[in-house]
Amino acid sequence: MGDEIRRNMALFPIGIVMKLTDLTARQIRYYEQHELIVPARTGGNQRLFSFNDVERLLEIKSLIEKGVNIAGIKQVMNPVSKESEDATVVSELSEVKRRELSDAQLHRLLKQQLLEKRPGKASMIQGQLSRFYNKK
DNA sequence: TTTCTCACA
DNA sequence: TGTGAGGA
Repeated sequence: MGDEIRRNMALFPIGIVMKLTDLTARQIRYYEQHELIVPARTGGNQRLFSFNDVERLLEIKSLIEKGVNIAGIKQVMNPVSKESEDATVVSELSEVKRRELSDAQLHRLLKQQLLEKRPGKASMIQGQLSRFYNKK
C-alpha cells in the first residue's frame, strides 16, 4: 500500500503542475473550485498537488478537449468527498491507469521536475509523463 | 520570485 | 477563461 502513499503525497506547487498538465493556473484553480480536485495546502495557503491530483487534472483536460463541461466531468470523476483522507478511493478511471510506478521512475521524475525549475533545461518531462499516463 | 484571492473585461 | 490588482 506504499504506492497509495506516494501517489497521494502532496509534492508540487501549482507552477510545476502547470507544466505537467499543460493547464493554466487559472484553469487548475477553477477546477478546484468545482471540486474536481482537492489539493492540500501549505501553511502559507499554497496548493500542493499529488500525483493523484495531476492524474485527475490530466483526465479533466482530456475530457475538456472532448467538449465535456464541468457538470459532465463531475459525473465521470469520483465524488471527492469531504476531508478526503489522503488515502482517497481510487476512481475507476485511475484504476485503469494506476499500476506500475517504481521508485526508480518516481525518483527520475522528481529529479527531472527539479531540473525543470532551472532555466536552461527545456521540458522533456512532457514526453516522460505522457509515456506514463498514455498507457491507458 | 511565486502563488493567492478577488473581481471585471 | 484571461488578466490585473494588491498581499503574503
